[in-house]
Amino acid sequence: MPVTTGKRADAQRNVTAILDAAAACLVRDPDASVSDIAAAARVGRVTLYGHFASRTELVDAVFVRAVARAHEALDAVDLTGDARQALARLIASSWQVVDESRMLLVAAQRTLPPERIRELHEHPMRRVRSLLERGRAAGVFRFDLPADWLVAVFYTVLHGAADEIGAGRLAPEGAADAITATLLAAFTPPGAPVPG
Amino acid sequence: MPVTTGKRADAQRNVTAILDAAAACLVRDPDASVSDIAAAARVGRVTLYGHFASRTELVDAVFVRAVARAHEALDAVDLTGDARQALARLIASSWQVVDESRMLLVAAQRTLPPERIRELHEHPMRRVRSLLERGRAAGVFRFDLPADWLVAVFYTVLHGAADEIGAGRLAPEGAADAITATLLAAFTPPGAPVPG
DNA sequence: GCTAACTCGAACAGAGGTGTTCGACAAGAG
DNA sequence: CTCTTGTCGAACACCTCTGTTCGAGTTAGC
Repeated sequence: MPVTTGKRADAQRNVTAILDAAAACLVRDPDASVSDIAAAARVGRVTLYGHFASRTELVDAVFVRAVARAHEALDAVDLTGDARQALARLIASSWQVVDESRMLLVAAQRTLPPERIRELHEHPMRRVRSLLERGRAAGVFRFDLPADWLVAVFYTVLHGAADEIGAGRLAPEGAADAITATLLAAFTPPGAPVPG
Repeated sequence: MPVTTGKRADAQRNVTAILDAAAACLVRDPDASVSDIAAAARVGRVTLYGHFASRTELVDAVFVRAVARAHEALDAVDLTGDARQALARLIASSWQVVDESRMLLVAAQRTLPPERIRELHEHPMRRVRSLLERGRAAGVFRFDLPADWLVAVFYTVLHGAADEIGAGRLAPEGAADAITATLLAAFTPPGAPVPG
């Protein structure tokens, strides 16, 4: 985690160039080497090591930035009102984020320890969790399964959709609708009709 | 793909020992080296290369064997009668298989080309697909989403459950029930009540 | 324009992996 | 019992990647 403040202007520019290049490379190949990343950033390998002590630290920084950006984008989503509609809105904004950064997650999983991955996923998960609990209180989401599990289902289905799109078996246009229909049904309390 | 027939007895024994050891090692570490696997199999590295031309070929063989065994185990499941109950039975038998071999899948994904992974997943997928279509015809499963997508949801949720168990957030005892409740709801046609 | 911060290429050391060759040795098949 | 098949350890060549060092050159800041 390089300190961008107090550094010279070109140094700061290089840091962001490296982060951009790393993100691009890691998406293409989760095992991209430091040489590849430095070359893509049009920067010497030595310069890269001047800003990031190790490859692991670089991957961590890329992942942290991606999570922060996703958090920022998702904060704009209105989660008030009917919980089911709010869930639909959250999905519509989330799935593209997941689709874009899923290869980055793969790269992170290969280099960062599992606790770190989980640690960085905590904040985004809280958003889903609180929405889930609000919907439960309103009687539109099920109570018979653990909240942890339902949150996991949310993310699992989103990632699964991204994989299906990547494999060409799901059209990106229809993805949001399919995910929404699936998750709304999965969250519906037993006995209640599935919304359609 | 070493030919086990026509080989000497000890050679055949070694091949299975290598496959067993490889499976065990790859589950522990998806990047396990050939040296590790050979040592675990109590076999010289040269002997291993005598049976498998490359590490990739070995991983492929391990994966093929795991898939075949899973196929065999799942063939014992009765998929006749009510489609929802059949789905429940299939889940009960499937999730443990998935849980055991998910690390193997990770290892395969790191070394085998994506087409190969997909190719080997085709047969198991057919089973789910035909059950899905039977349930659709009977009116108990939804028609408003692509069959491909629903099959993908099936596998995604199973793998997600395995991950949750691995992370200690889901009790293995309750897993089958949670998966079944989730998937039955996800497969329920819009307007129909969620079974419980 | 002077200085400190930064960059760069080349080269280094070290680790760890793959796949091969060699020669001596053991074990199954007939 | 013989002979083919298989096994074994050690060593080899080769590769790729990481992280570091050096000295010379460049750029921003004031």
